[in-house]
Order: sequence, then C-alpha cells, then structure tokens
Amino acid sequence: GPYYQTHRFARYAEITQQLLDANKAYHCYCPKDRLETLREQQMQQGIKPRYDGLCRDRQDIPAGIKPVVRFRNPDAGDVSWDDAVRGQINISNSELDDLVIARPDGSPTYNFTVVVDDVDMAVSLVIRGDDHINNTPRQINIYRALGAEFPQFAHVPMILGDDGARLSKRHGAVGVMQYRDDGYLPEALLNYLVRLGWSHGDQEVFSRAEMIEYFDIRNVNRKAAAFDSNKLDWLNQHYMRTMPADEVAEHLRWHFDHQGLDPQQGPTLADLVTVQAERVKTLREMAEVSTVFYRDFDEFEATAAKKHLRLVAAEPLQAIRSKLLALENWQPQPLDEAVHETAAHLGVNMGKVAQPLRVALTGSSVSPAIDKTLWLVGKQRSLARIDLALRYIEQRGAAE
RNA sequence: GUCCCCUUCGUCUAGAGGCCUAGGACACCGCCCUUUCACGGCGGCGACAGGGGUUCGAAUCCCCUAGGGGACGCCA
Repeated sequence: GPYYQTHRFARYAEITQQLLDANKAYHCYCPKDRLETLREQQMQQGIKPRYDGLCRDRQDIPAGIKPVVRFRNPDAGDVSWDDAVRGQINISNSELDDLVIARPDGSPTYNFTVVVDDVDMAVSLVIRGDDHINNTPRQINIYRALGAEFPQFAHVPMILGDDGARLSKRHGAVGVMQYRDDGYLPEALLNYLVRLGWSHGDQEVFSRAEMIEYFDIRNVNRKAAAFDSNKLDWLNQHYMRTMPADEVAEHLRWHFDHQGLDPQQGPTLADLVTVQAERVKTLREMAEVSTVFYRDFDEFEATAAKKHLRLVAAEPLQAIRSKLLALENWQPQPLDEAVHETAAHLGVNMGKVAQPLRVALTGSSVSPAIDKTLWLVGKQRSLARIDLALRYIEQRGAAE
C-alpha cells in the first residue's frame, strides 16, 4: 500500500461484469427524475423509499441512455451478523433495494468497491463508525453474491464534540495533527482516545503496552461519547510530568521552532520541562510562557511593576543582587538559600524579596518558584535584569 | 414518513439479579500546603430518562412511553 481505488477501476469493472453475467446484477435505465418522483411518492405513502425494480427484468433496451448497473438484492429473508460491539443484528431484505454499483461512465460506487477490496485483500475485521450499520446488510449480500465469506464487523459509536454535537470527518472535525499543533503528546491523545467508549475497570492511565494487552473491541461501548478536552488536558499534563524530561523536550522543540524561539538562548529544554510541566496543560502553552527565559522582555507588566517595583523594593533587590553575584553554584538549592538568607538578614518575610525579584526577572508577578526562576534565567541575565529593575525604581522615584 | 440503534453524576465510565445507602476519573466548590502561579493532600456537590411488569430481591431481565442519534444517493 497505499492502495488507491482509482487505480483499481479495471478490477471493479471485471467483478461488475461477472455479476452481470451471473444475472446477479442488471442494467437500469431509469432516469433520475423518475427516481426522485418515486421517492417522493413513497414517502407520502408512509413507506420507506426504495427502488421499485422496474428495470430488473427489462428486455427492451432504450436507445440513447447509458445505464447504471444495479445489484440484484435478494427479496426475501433476513441478513444477520454478529457485530463485535453491537451483538446480533438482523435486517430484513425487504428493507433493502437494488443499489447502484456502477455509474453510467462505469465508475464504481462505495458500497461495491469496499466489498471487492476487502475480499481481494482478505480483510478479516472491519471496524467503522456505526453510521455504517445500515450499509452492512447490503454489503453482506454482495459478499454472498461473490461467493465470499464476509468478515467480522465492529460498529463503533460516533464521537461527539465538547458541545455534544456530532464530530466527523465531514463536519469540521479537526485532523489528528491539530492536536500536535495544539501541544498534546501522542501518549496523551492515545490514552484519552482509548478510554472513550472503552474501559478497564477504574484504570485511567494506560501505557501503549497496556492498551495492547487489555484492549478488546468486544468491550467497546455502544453509546456515542462526547469529547472532553478538560480530561485530555489532564492526561497531557500527566504525561508531560511523568515521561522522561528529555523525551518531552523533543516534542517541545517542535513548538519552539514553530514559535520562532531559539532553545540555544536559554536553559536546556529538559531543564525547562522539569519546572514547567506541572504548570501548564500543553507544550504550546509551555513554549509560550517560557519565552522570558530565552529572550529579553520589553517592559514590566504594568500592574506587577506598580505593586512590586516600588522604592521599598530597592533595598531587598540590592541585597539579593550582591548575594547572587557572589554565588558560585547556580542551582535551585543554593539559590533558594540565598533568597531565604537575604530575607532573614533584612528581617523581612520572603514575599518582600521574592516578589520584586520575580517581577525584575520576568516582568511578571507570576512565574515558577523563585529559585527555579533564577535557575532558568541564569546568572548573567538575572543580574542584568535586577539592574534594569533598580533603574526603573530609581526613575519612578524621581518622577514622583 | 419508514427502518435501525442508543439512554448511569455536567463529561468519560464501573456495574453482567443480592457485594449498590450506585464506585472511580475529569470538571466544579471548599479547606490545607504555599506571601506568586501551579503541583500536591483532604473533603464536598453530583446520576441509574419515565412508567409498568418478572422476582423474595432489579441500574442489571421483559414490555410500553419519552428523548436522542443514524440510515433511507448514480457521497464516502
């Protein structure tokens, strides 16, 4: 593979001819407008619209009309199969009609091609959406006409959107790659999807090996399930936190590239992951909130600066600056001690030191724990940014 | 209109006649931890669609009703 149906037209034509020769299919010359009127009449009479078989045993051949080929569906009896998720399903042939298998130009139709393909390729299990349940008896009749065994069928329920509305490839559903773009790990999406309509007791988190070991199509639920992006977020964060950081970092790298961020201009992505994973829901978000570690920011956030970069903050900032300047080992542990010692030395609580420092380092009042923030910003950049903040405080003081 | 299918907390689900005063997870709310934001811990809110049967006993079996979805193409 991949196999293209458009490349197999000769094969479909061959089978169509075979059915024609065996009188299991026939040419139909009914014009479309006749079929439409027929449908309307039947609807009005309160019966299910279906082709009435006018051309079934037609002897005359109308001139100038290119016919379609219809499959001669059995008139009597039931079609039944043991669906792997639905169980026993029976449908009466009286509900079915003679479906078109080839158009006037010879091109085959869906319900016919899938059967030919699956027979040729010895497909043993067909898993598809339950909107195909009604197609199944028609297809089974074709398998039989072809003298082939039909495969096991499994009709899985549709997936609904967050809003409960149907999700499908034809109604604006997102492609899988959208989830990569949005910052979801493959592990999270897979885990989320496997639990939709299926469960293994109370277990929520599954490794791929566990999915393979435990999953059984026969345990899939029959009810359509709504896609819950909150739960996907939760799983995504779970995997960002529990997978090896360098593995997560590789996925994060894609987002850095995508957002035009240079990973070389700051801490290693693995280090970044270890501190940011528990703070964000997606990799995209992680890249977004981490720009401050890779590139300088333009200005302090107004409310944060107003609250924390005041005159009283000058002394703590100067104190922590000299402490940091002398610090050799730029690691979270000693950094944490440095901040604590500074606060203790000044006789103020942690917040008086940490908050101005946080704003100085990131321009914002929200960031990882102060030791981690210092660690990620790095020594040179930290000192420079503290200087910037001190100058800002000075200017502001002068203005007032 | 006709036929087919579905129905447990807001959402994903456990449940295959007594283990159910219906369990778990996400979300939500509260408290604790933390002078940022998160994470974490503890607790709370919250469902068997309705009605009839069957049974000593029903979320589990049967019937009816209601609601929802799908199909009825010379689309896939």
